[in-house]
Amino acid sequence: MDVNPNMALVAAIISDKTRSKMIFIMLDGRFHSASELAYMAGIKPQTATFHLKKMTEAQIIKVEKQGRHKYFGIKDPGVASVLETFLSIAPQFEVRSLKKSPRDKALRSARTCYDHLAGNLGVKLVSALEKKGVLVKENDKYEVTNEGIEFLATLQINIYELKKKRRSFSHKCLDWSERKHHMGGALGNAIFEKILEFGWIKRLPNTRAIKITTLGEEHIPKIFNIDL
Amino acid sequence: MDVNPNMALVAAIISDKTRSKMIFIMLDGRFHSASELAYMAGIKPQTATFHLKKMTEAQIIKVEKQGRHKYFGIKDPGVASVLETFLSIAPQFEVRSLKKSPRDKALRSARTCYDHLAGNLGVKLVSALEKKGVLVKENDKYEVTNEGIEFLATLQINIYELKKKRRSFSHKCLDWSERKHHMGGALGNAIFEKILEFGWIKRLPNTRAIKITTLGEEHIPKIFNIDL
DNA sequence: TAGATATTTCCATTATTATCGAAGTATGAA
DNA sequence: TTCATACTTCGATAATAATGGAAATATCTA
Repeated sequence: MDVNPNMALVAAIISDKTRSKMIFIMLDGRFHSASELAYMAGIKPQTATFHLKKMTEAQIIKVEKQGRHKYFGIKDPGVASVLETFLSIAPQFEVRSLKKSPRDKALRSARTCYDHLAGNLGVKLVSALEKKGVLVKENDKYEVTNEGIEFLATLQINIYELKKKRRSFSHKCLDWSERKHHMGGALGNAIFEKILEFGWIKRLPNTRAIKITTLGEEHIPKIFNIDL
Repeated sequence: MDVNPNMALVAAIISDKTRSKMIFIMLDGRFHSASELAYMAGIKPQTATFHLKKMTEAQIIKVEKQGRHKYFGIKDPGVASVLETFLSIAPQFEVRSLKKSPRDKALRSARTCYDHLAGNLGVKLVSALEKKGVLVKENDKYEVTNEGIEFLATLQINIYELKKKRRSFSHKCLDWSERKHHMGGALGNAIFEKILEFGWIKRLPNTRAIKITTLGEEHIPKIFNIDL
């Protein structure tokens, strides 16, 4: 922890039962939307906003905005461990579990996030590209390595052309279903468009959900070294 | 820690400034009377009662009653270390210090506690007897060992006679100045009466204070293996 | 564009909590 | 027995904080 949070303040934050519940939920290490936290803690969205603001000001949690959503998570591992200390001596809370509708489930496996791949597939792809040495994390975006340029060329993606475009090249994008980062920006968009063009995936009508085609089931694991 | 205190509850305790002060005072490891804690925290006795009750219920502190006094202290070393951790990074508190009057000072060095020795001398005597293997702590009282029976006989104290008396034989007695235990009960009384009879100590008029005589300064260190 | 969803702001209400005066109980001292 | 001391209980008050209704803003969807 770089900042020395005031323990009395932290204690005051934790001492509220509703906030304790929310913290407990976020201690799974993932990010959760405001409405999800509200529902699980059994309060109205306005009240959730009230508490989330407090906790953000107290530097206990941080927020990542994603369009009209906001995802909240524990600020850093240091804060988490302090909170764990409190939790380690505390009993469990009853937390309402989210009912996952079938529609929701489909969205989780693969979908578009604006104009790039998200969901389980989006996250898997990015981590596969990191493992292959194609991408390197750098703050809030990804950089392409020299070997990466070659690899992307085999997918008919020209880095230099993409970089000319008037948009972010490859920002990290927090995934609401996986709670991990996938890749947005021009590069994310290019990869999405290409594998769509190759017929490896297709859009499902009236939703952001994506289906992997038979062709895709054949090629994607080979090219990216992942299991689907 | 054997009992599982509730996290939100513990946090709620710490988040109050007055309680933090009181905890801070008790973290010296000693027991403090309710009025002492009230004065040092800058609140009225009623308010202190209110907080002390809360902390006792939260299993953070425990209490030992001593006549009309009550002495409060951190429940156990485990709780103490958790509290230390949280308070160590919190800002310091201004705590009123107790003014010690000369009369008060005299009482601290040696005095009677009802009918037995208390104060520095009382505490020293008991720990010396423990070290010599005369006494063994057992819950809230002391037991006399076989060697102890012999030793006490040299002081003309007959254990078997004492045990016949209709009073507690040797309960532990919390000392308000030393905040450690000395010995009450029939045994504590017998020891007191004997060394008074030997002229090793004498009562000061109109107070509970005790003075060690020249004779006592000669014999007590020798017999009990202590420094005065 | 209109409609749906996610979150926020504003505001009034309710709940919780710390505080202390006044009066009561318990204990020790004279 | 009478008085003083240590602590507690009760009740009123004031400060603080949590809650959600109503309406606004922002973003995505159709």
